Amino acid sequence: RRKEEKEGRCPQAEREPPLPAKEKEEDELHLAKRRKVLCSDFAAITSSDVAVARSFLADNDWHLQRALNAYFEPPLEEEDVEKAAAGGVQPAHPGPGSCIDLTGVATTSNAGVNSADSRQQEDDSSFSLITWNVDGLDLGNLKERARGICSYLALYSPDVVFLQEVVQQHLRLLEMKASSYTVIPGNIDGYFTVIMLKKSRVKILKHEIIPFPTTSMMRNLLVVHVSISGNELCLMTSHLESTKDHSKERMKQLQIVLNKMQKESESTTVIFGGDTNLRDSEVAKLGNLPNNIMDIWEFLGKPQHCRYTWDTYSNTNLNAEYKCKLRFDRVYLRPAADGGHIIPRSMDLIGLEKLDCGRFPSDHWGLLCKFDVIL
Amino acid sequence: RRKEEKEGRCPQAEREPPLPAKEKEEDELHLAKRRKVLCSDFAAITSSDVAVARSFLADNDWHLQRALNAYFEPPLEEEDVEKAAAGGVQPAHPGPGSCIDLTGVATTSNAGVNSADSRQQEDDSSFSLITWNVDGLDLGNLKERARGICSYLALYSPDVVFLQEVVQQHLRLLEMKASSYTVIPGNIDGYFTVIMLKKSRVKILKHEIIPFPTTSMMRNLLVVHVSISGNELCLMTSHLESTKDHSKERMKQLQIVLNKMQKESESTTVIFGGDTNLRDSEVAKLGNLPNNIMDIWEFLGKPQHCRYTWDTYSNTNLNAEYKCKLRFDRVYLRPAADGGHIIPRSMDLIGLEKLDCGRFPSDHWGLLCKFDVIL
DNA sequence: CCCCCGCCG
DNA sequence: CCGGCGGGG
Ligand SMILES: [Mg+2]
Ligand SMILES: [Mg+2]
Repeated sequence: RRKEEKEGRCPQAEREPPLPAKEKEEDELHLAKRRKVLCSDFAAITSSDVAVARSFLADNDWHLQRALNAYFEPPLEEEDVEKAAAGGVQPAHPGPGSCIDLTGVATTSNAGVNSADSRQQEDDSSFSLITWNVDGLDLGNLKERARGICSYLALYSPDVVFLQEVVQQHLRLLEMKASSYTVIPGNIDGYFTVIMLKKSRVKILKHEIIPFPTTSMMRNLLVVHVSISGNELCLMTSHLESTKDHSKERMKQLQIVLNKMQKESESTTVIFGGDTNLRDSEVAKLGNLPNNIMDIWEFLGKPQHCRYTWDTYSNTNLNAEYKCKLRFDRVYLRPAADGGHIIPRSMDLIGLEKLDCGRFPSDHWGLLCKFDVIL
Repeated sequence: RRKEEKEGRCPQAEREPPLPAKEKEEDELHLAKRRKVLCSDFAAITSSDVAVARSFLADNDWHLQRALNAYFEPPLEEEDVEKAAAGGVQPAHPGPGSCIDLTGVATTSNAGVNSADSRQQEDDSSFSLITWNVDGLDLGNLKERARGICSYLALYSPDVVFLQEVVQQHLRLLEMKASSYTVIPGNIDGYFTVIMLKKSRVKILKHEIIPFPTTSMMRNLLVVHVSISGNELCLMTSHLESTKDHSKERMKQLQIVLNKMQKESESTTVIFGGDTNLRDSEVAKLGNLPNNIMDIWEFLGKPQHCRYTWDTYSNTNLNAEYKCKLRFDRVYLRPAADGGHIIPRSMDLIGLEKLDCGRFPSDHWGLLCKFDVIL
């Protein structure tokens, strides 16, 4: 078992090591790349060019939110997600005198610097998905953080969104700001998951809610059957039982998820994404994933830039003294039997920029996952 | 892995099953045996015969403490343990008008009904040991419970005693009531272990305290080198890191104990006994015990009557709603190289009778372990 | 000293 | 939502 397969556990295992000189250099390289991505994103959003983008970003300490606020004046209300998603076209230039409520777009992209361009294409050859635990249980800055989430959805305009820890406040905001999506909640009260489906692209066939019989946290499995560009898909999300203590219940729930994925019709591509709260040892105890189900992060070669979706080293939302990082958020794929219709292409973290309130949209990073669709 | 090897874990595993009819019968048989043992014990303590014993016990609902109080009037102070242990002879009849502070003697004996008789013999052909976590952290009824412990020691008059969770109050009581033993504490402050050695039988060569470098609970390993009837013995006790959460540290400590046991001179018989807080899975993770070290309970064929030493089904000291039983207290033997000098014969639970306060001497049952000594 | 919960940093 | 701790059942 190689080191990179291990988890960033806290006292026992991998604390963040102080960077040796060589890694510091790599870090600077990384910074340069990140700025390129920021420029590209800024340019795409503002319909300006990279030179303009670079100047606004440099003037604003490379905070995309601030740079965009400087570019657009004054604020524009509650429209951006709709616009972005409506026709799948590039977000319209709101014109001078408006401000887009976009929080930030830095990704640790491995999809190239022109992600802003590829995002504009909506054809049948690709498919994108975001899964994100939006931490609705943290009431601090909830509204601003929820807007931040919406801004990221507007930016990436994914075909499918899985959210966890959604509360009513999110639903109301999504109604306004993401009316181009059909929102299917997994529950009504408390906090729950939702699946959002881009109306222009995704045809909903049916949905179902699979209970977890022994959950103590009201968790369940939300399943939607859809068709996208002629492909039959079964989309699932869940927020598996939280905390280390509930390992046993979590493993039961994972087993239910895996069973459900395997029971679906062979002609269907099944995608599960969500906050699994899993530790690798738990998956191992269950005998690892069945052969026909892949962990997309593993399939993509375990890219380190998007490994840890919960990480108190870099995410300060919890004000946590302790340092710990874990790969809680995962995406599983069970391909259709005749194979190769939908192939994972890239995975990136999203939500990496702080909002005006100084906090991130969530204590989890989101995962943006892109697929190639072979017709 | 057979069912009987499993642990009585709580929500996940073996709750106490309702007794089927057949087992109820066995239970009644068991009761009869238990009463025989009580009679035998009563007769031995009072120097009376079984007929007298039976009448006093029957008149007192088979509570040994009450029966003895009825026999002896009024109370005798702080003398019983000394008397019992002093010369290895049968406890002297204190005479009418005195009361022995003996709490109870029910065992789940598999050593036969004449344990009271065998106890009287102090020859070189046998050897006995008690290990007991006396729960000095529970201040409720501590004095009465400590006296209860002393009474059991007086009753069984073992050659060696290992106690855990001893506090100063115990030491003061032991000074008075068990002056026929040399008491070697593993620490001074807080709670700690002690090894007690019957002066008349055990010759102390040296003792040592092995620290557990990473304990967060001040735990250590107390080791005494002695000679008994010409046999060279190394006696060890410890109270390994408590609670499920501290599994990792506990396993480290167990490894230290096992290493220490194996490092002792080949000519020495090594006996470890104590509150290990172990779960079987932890021992398995360490690759099970080394070949030359035996778990005496396993060696004796895993007798069910003395399996669980911590058991909230039958021990109400914790007022615990939850039901759980575990084999925390264990005795390990590493025989001397030329083998066969000291052979485990029996194991029994002790401390099974409630005191006047309605509580047991400890939340743990004690273990009484007898050995045959081959010269 | 079981499990669960809630609080704290 | 980590791990530690303290309280309740
Ligand atoms: Mg959360
Ligand atoms: Mg204890």
